Amino acid sequence: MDYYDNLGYLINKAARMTKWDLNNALTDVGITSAQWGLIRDIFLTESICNNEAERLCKLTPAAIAERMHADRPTISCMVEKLVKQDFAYRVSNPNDRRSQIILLTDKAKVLIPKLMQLAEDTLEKATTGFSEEDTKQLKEYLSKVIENLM
Amino acid sequence: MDYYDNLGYLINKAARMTKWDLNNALTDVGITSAQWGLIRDIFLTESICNNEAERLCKLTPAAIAERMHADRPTISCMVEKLVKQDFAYRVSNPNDRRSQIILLTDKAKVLIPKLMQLAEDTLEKATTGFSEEDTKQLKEYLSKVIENLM
DNA sequence: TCCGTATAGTTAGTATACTAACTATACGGA
DNA sequence: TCCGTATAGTTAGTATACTAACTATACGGA
Repeated sequence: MDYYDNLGYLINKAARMTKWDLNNALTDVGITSAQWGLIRDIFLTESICNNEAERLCKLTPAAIAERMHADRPTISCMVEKLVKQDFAYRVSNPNDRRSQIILLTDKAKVLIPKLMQLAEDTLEKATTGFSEEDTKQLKEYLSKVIENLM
Repeated sequence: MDYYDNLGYLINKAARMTKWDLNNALTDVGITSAQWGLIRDIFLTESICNNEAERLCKLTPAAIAERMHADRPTISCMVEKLVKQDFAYRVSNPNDRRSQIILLTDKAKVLIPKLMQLAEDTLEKATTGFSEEDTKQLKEYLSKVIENLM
C-alpha cells in the first residue's frame, strides 16, 4: 500500500505541508497562512481599485469570497479575526446597508513586504529542484484538476 | 491578480475540490472523505497482516497516524467517530496496556468495494483528459513538493 | 406601491488539522 | 529494584472549511 501512488493523498498532503510550512514561518507575525491569503487578496485588490465605486463593490466579504473561491461564512469569520487582531477594519457600504467594505490597517500594510517574502520562500522551498517548465507544468495540471471538479 | 498562477493557492484549492467532490459522493454512506481514508488504511493494513503480532503493532492509533503522516490527536478523534458510527471498534493490546488495536466492523467491511469505487470515480473525474504519463508526472511533482517540505 | 424573491453577512453546528498538555503505562539503565 | 525518560492515547483549545438556517436589506415586476 503505497500512499505515494495515491493522487488524492498526494494532493491533500502537499496542501497540508505547504500550509504547515507557511504557518511556521508566520508564527512570529501572529497570523496563519489562510489569514495571509486573505490579507494578500485585500491588499492586491485595494491596489488595483482606482476609485471609491470599485472599492465599494470589490472589497465586500461576498466579493472576496467569490474571488478566493471560498464560502462566505469562512470569509466572514476570518475577517472577524483580522479585525480583532487589528489587521483589518470594516466600513459600512453607503449603497447597501447589508454590505460592508473590508480594508487593511496600517499595522497590516507595513507587514506586506515581509509576508510576501515568507510566502515566496515557502513556495521556493516547495519547488526546490524544479525547472521553470516543471513549475509551469505543475500549475497547469493542478488548474486542470480544479477545472475538472468545478 | 491571477490566483491560477499561485502555486500555493492551486495546491490548496485542488485539495479542497477533491475532498469536496468525494465528500459529496460519500454523503449517502454517512462518512467523510477523511474518514474514508482512515477506513481504507485500516482495511488494507488488516489485509496484509499475517498474524496477531503484526496486527498488534500495525493497527494502533500511533501506527496508523505514522503511516498516514497524520498526528495522533487527529487519528484518535477520527477513530472515536468511526467507533460511534459502528464502523470500527477498539481491542485492548495485551502487550501494552496503554495501547489498543483498531479494527473494522462488518458494517464497514461490506462497504469497502463501493467506497473504493467512489474514491476512484473522484480521482478519475479529477484527471479527465490526463494521459497516464500526465498523471504519473503530477504524482512525481507532488511527491517532490512533499519531500522538499518534510 | 407592494410583495415575492434574492442577496449580504452572520450564527450555529460539524468535521478536519494542529499544538500543548495531561494521565497512564512501558522501558532501560543505574 | 527503582526511577528518570519515553511513549500511547486523550483532552482542551484554536483555526480552517463547510452546510444549514437566520435576520436584515435590496430589487424588480406586477
